[in-house]
Amino acid sequence: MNSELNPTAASLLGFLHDEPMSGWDLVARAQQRIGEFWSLTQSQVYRELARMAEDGLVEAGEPGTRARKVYEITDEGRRAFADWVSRPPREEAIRFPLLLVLAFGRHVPKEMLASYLARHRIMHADRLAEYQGERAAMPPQYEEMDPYSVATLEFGISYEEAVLRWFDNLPKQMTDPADRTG
Amino acid sequence: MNSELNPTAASLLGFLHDEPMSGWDLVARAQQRIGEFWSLTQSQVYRELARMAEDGLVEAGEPGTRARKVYEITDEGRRAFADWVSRPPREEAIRFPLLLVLAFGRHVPKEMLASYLARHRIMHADRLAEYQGERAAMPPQYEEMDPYSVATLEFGISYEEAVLRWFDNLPKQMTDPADRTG
DNA sequence: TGGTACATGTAACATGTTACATGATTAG
DNA sequence: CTAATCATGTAACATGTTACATGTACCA
Repeated sequence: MNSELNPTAASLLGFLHDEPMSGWDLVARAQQRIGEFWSLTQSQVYRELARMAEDGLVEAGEPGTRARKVYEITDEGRRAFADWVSRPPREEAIRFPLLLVLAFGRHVPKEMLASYLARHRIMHADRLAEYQGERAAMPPQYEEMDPYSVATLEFGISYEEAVLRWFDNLPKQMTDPADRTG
Repeated sequence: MNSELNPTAASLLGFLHDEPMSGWDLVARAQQRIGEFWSLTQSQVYRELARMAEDGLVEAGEPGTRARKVYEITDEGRRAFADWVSRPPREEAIRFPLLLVLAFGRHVPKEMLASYLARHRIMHADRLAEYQGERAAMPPQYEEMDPYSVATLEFGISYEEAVLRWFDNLPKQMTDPADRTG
């Protein structure tokens, strides 16, 4: 019953502090607001919501149109969230398959590795541009209104900048194996 | 039988390209060489080794001292590794609980959040120092010998530098909530 | 002889992923 | 009327985590 909340469930409760939402809404909001550093899938969200409803942390309101179930956080849910918050967060976990391949680069065809690097570099450049766009779109008073969203977005920007710089400093033989100039 | 390798299993095969090793050795080596961007636990390693042995991707040699089982990669294992390598790597997944708490900072006691930030900043500073130490300890010719290890280590350095810079640019109210100067 | 590091593994469980099933509503 | 989007959910499976059980070898 009073089992500890996992971070995914906790984040759902976090969003429900603002307003009641459906599972669908929560997926969308989570992907937009925390997707950068915390991924979750639809089926996870429905599973956690069902569990939390059982445990009394959320309550489904009247089913709306389209069997839409809007969940509301309960007092017990707020308590559970506060408990979760009061436990020091763990270190981050990064799982970066590209780096795994790179680490074993000796056993990987050079052209293949180069193509992976090129592809991922583009994805990161795109992401950086996206974050910078979001940052630029924020009204100036936003910084005081919600400094936390600004801070997490800025993490994304710092991170993507670092990744791009790293890509650009890789030895040329890795990114351009065919090139024999220099 | 010919089910696709997961990245964790693939990395074990990667290490076994160099020399036969026991599960214990593999855990240690993985933590040292890829732990920065790919985490794995002991029990996972033993499970994957057992599975791969069943599938003929590795073979246990004579049990040595202390029931030590040394696994060797087979030709089929090399093939499986090559197949894994030939599938384009996915995007990275970052799971950063501190940022999750920060994202919901509005619902977190300020002092608590500040203490989390302080603690994590230290951990990242330590990690950066560690990576820089490793980098400095590399002999100059290493870069040509094994540019891949250098590249992954440099990823770690870039990443930690970015994280530290981000910490240091956070608004002072977040990191120093008691401070009312300025 | 006692503690630490080595070494393998199982069990139980939690979480994450993928695929699928079902159907309502809306916009064109 | 039809395609896209909204919406909820289950099933099956893969992976990751934690805790525990068992015992050996080395070193002080």
